[in-house]
Amino acid sequence: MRHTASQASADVGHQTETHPQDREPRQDWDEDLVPSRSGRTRRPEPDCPVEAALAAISGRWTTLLLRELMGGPRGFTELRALLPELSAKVLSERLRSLRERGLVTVERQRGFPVRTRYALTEAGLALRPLLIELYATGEALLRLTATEAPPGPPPVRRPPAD
Amino acid sequence: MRHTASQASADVGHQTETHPQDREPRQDWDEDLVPSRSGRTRRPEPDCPVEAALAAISGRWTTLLLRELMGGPRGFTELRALLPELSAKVLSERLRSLRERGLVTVERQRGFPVRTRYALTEAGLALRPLLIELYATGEALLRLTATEAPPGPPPVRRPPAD
DNA sequence: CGGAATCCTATCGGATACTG
DNA sequence: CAGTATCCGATAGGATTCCG
Repeated sequence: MRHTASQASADVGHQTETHPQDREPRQDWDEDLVPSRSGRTRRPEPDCPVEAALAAISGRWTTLLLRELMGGPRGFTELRALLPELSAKVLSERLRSLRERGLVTVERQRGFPVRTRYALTEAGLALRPLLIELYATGEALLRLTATEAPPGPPPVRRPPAD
Repeated sequence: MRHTASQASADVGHQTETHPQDREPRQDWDEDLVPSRSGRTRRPEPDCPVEAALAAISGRWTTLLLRELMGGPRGFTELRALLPELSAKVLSERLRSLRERGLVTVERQRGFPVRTRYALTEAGLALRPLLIELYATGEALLRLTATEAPPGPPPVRRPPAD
């Protein structure tokens, strides 16, 4: 990373000077944030990498399901046991969606009883760093936005004036 | 990271032996994936860090909006110009949601015409690594799942037998 | 300029029941 | 065991209109 927190609004709360003419002429795309052309879009296009990643983890339960699959192949009922409040319908939908996206494969052992194993593909495993980053970012958010407290100074207790 | 791709199902396609009793007794939680207790949940709870991060970027247009705000404070109409297909209603909703989550602040210059500037807070800036990871992961996905081609061997062109 | 209010439709996801 | 089928309430989000 190159220019990490350049125009960071760390001093939010009241403006410092607010010169109305300090706007720079929009030099270029942020190479950190948007390294390739496919990300320089003005709307949610499916070929934008960010949208592709979002689509992969979209839907309730999906990240939890992926977390379980990261531990190795799992059967249908096994997944139901690991996520007891996830209904069979939604689990089925999620697994099919992940299959259609090439993130999960399934192999069925015929015989009795029918045994199925869902496993992540290489593409599915590629989601691991994203899950880790989601976790890390989420922890940072929970810390930074705990009780709305602004970072640094001790949290002035605002009176319940509602 | 410690045991990166241990039980990775890279050889999917046909089972190797499939002993029905090879299930390990579920040793522990993956410390890479779920480092703290708040992530060891069996359902989408809002205090799970992953859910917190997902909530922050949830909703159509949100990541694009965050991308624009990463470039510095922006006004309402300015954002509309940057994302022309985003309706005023949804933009307003997104900005309010981000404000309520403590990710964005707004300052209004009263006078004429009314000027408003939306800026990321420190918590909002904390989303930057996540956006970058979303981009990187998305690029990996688009590469790995391009035309469903399995990685490694050259893509045998399947005849159009439909 | 910077929004809020309304309306309307499509999709999501939970509950339940049924099948191979 | 491993799903699918059906119903149904709740949002999401786009279009349009109105307001300070």
